[in-house]
Amino acid sequence: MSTKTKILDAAEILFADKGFNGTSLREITGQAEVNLAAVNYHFGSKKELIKAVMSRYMNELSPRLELSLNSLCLEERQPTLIDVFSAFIEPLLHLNSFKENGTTIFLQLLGRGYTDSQGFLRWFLTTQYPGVITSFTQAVRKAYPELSAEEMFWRLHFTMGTIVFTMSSSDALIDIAQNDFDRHVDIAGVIKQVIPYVAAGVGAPIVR
Amino acid sequence: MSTKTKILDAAEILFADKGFNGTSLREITGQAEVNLAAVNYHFGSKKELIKAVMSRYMNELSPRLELSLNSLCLEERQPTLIDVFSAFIEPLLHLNSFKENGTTIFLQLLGRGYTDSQGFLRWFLTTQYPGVITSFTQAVRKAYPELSAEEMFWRLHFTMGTIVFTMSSSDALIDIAQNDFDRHVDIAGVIKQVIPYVAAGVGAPIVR
DNA sequence: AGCTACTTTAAACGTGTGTTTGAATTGTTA
DNA sequence: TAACAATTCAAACACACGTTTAAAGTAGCT
Repeated sequence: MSTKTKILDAAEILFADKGFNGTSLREITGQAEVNLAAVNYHFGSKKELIKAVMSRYMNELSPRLELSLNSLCLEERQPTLIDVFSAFIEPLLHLNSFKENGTTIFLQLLGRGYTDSQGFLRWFLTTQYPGVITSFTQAVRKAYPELSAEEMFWRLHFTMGTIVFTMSSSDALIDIAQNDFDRHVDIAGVIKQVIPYVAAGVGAPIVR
Repeated sequence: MSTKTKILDAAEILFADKGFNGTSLREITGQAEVNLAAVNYHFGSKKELIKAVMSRYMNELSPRLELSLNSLCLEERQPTLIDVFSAFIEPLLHLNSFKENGTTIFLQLLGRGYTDSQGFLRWFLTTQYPGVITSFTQAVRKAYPELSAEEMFWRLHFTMGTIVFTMSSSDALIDIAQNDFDRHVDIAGVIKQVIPYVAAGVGAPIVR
């Protein structure tokens, strides 16, 4: 396996677990069993490494996600919000066949990126992958056309928060749930729980 | 004003803005115009300072919040979930008279605490202020008794995520909203938007 | 083999971090 | 005023960080 790949593989797990700021290059190169200087040689800087880690997942996810969301808009009938959010399931879970625990890792990375590093990752994602966002908002608009642009703006950010926050601490939450309720829980189970929640939230009656 | 207070005042703003890991003691003491060593002298360590910052707010908030939630449980009639979440409004906005922008600062701190520092703040809050959590779950149970303990567990964490994530980036979101929709938005406005969302989310039909 | 380009390596650099130290200063009590 | 405790202060400590450097090693090609 190439040094570049070894670094990416080690970095994504550590980043997901301890955040971008909380992970040092020495930890990453130690885990990857490569020399410390390899990161700066292959990626230029830590910031560029972070981008590379995120891009590897986004390039895998975004085409499938856009396809899935756009197909909703092409259908004749009006989709429900459950349909819209369910469109995320297959593309997200596909990351598991792309990489072991890929879904969890990616969602945790997303959570880290939105709170670490003063939102530079938000800028990176919205500018580098704008197609996903427009596909998503169009699907929501078709499912709930009464929602004004401003209300949609807020509700989509609330949804982002729900997903991202839940997933960034999903390991801890799954542990608690397994102990308290004595049954197996995995990331797919969490996704199935969260969909009715966010669908109902976005579909809440309009306040006036 | 005492050195201790000057440190707390400077620290909470910097912590809210840049996170706990992202803020150095030198920034804090510089802003507070006190000597660097004062933090370790008065608080012992940076970790203890973080606890002190959070405690100052929690001690102001938690009695009012518990009172507000418990009064719902004492009423005869069954509260709606809107009632339950609206019970947060007055105690939260009261932080603004306790301190300038207190509501925003506190909610941002809460958001930081849940993602920074690998969840030690989650442990701190749940062990030091368990009354708030039990009052809250009892109120939700009264409003929606059909919800199983497990479903409630997940939905309350989703709600926590919605609130905490939204507020930790509320400054950026409010800026975007003001530009895009050309109208004034403040923290009270965001709270009014988020309540129907989380109420509908928690109140979503049960999946089987 | 010899040349070239790429990659790896150990070591150091400069900077920033939380914390500690011991002397100087201030405040309090007798 | 004298003695004592509490606080402030500048300086240093030990360590971890991201990055850079220059030498050593490796591969492919003529």
